Amino acid sequence: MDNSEEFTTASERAYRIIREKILSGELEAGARLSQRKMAALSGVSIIPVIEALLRLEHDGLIEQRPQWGARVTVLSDERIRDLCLFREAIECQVARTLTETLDDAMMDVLKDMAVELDEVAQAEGVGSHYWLLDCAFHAKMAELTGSRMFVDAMRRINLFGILKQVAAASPGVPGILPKDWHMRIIRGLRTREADKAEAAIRYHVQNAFARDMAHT
Amino acid sequence: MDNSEEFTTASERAYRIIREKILSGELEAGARLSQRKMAALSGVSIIPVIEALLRLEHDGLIEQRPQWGARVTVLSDERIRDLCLFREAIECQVARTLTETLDDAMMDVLKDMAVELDEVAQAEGVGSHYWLLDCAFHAKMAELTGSRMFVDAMRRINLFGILKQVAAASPGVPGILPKDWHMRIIRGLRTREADKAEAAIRYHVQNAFARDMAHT
DNA sequence: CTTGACTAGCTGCTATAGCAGCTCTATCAT
DNA sequence: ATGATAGAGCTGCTATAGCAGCTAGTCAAG
Repeated sequence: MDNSEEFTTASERAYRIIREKILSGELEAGARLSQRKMAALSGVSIIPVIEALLRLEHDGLIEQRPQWGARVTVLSDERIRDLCLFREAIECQVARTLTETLDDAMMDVLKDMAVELDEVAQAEGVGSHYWLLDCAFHAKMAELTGSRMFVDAMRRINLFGILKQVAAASPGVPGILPKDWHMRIIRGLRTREADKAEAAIRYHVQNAFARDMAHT
Repeated sequence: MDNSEEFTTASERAYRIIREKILSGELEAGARLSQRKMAALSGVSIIPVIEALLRLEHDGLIEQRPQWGARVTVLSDERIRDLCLFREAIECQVARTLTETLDDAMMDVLKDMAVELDEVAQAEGVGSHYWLLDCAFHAKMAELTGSRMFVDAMRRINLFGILKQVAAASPGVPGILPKDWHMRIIRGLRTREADKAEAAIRYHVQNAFARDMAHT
């Protein structure tokens, strides 16, 4: 495996490399990130690292204080609550918006993704394969609203979710989720009523929250 | 007026100076921001400017493309719709959360702010004084949830709102708003029922949206 | 007059070097 | 033995300099 693929810019390379090391757990929660060490790590100079660290801070993966430095975000209960509330806010509004703007073809795209997701959950359980599909599904919903802010917000939510999953490292157990865990969302959207779609996705998000907290 | 006050860091100084020039309209929508010119403008070197531009991009005030540069965000109808949907998402969830966590003392703090806001709207109309208080009110709501992500999201929403207001530059007309325009939100929160509080704030946000679009 | 190439000046981007502050250790004096 | 102090090594931060690419403007050839 060669990590030094050619990216568009050195900042991008530093960002990707450092992010990967955080998401994989190689850089543990609370670990301090020295600019010089990150520069050596990613094979670039300090300036691109500064930019990369800012982007990581925007993503919520690290925290910076002026004149002090950066460290990997510690996933306290408070931060997890934060994330879940934020996710609930975004996803509910996404669902409401989709009831008004989504055409039938796009609805079918979402439905197919939901079906596959539920099948994987039943067959393999909540493992890395499931997480990948889940992220893609929710990202697709955000994308279909046509709103950049929702897409960006969902990207951050998913990144944080991966970090949380790495910290928990729970094994995949098949059949834990209801068989129509994601199809319920589709049915909510198909009513074309904002309140019903919102209720469906809120149920989905809040239960995911409860399950995550139980794992810790 | 001396803009070269001592900030904690050169990046901070550059960020504040450039942001002010954008919010005041001195740097017009669509104007290209050269790193060197911004450096000369704010009296610092290029590196702090790079950092400042990234923060401004995070705020949504500018847009950057790799190997191309930065320009002040153009407030297209699409972007405004984006912002309003995002604001609706955040504020509704903030209201829901507050019905569960807010104690009576904090509720009274919000009420006092709402009362002052409604009085100003009746007396002076929707001018710069009103906007300042309005930003403070909504920021306070976000702050009282105890969620950093909501606070940051609301900060971005308010910044964007200022930019929008500058672009419109509508004169202040007293009495345009209902007399209890913000007190309705407080009444919603006081029911201690998430759905009712959400409905109250959604009505508030959506109507503000409709009014803003009418101005353009 | 048109068209092509070349130059000068802009742009974003990044490597190097060096400043100021902090922390921790090792040495020295009491 | 204990305390203080000097120094070495780290840290974040930023100014300078220089590379590569794009753009426009000019000058010369057809």
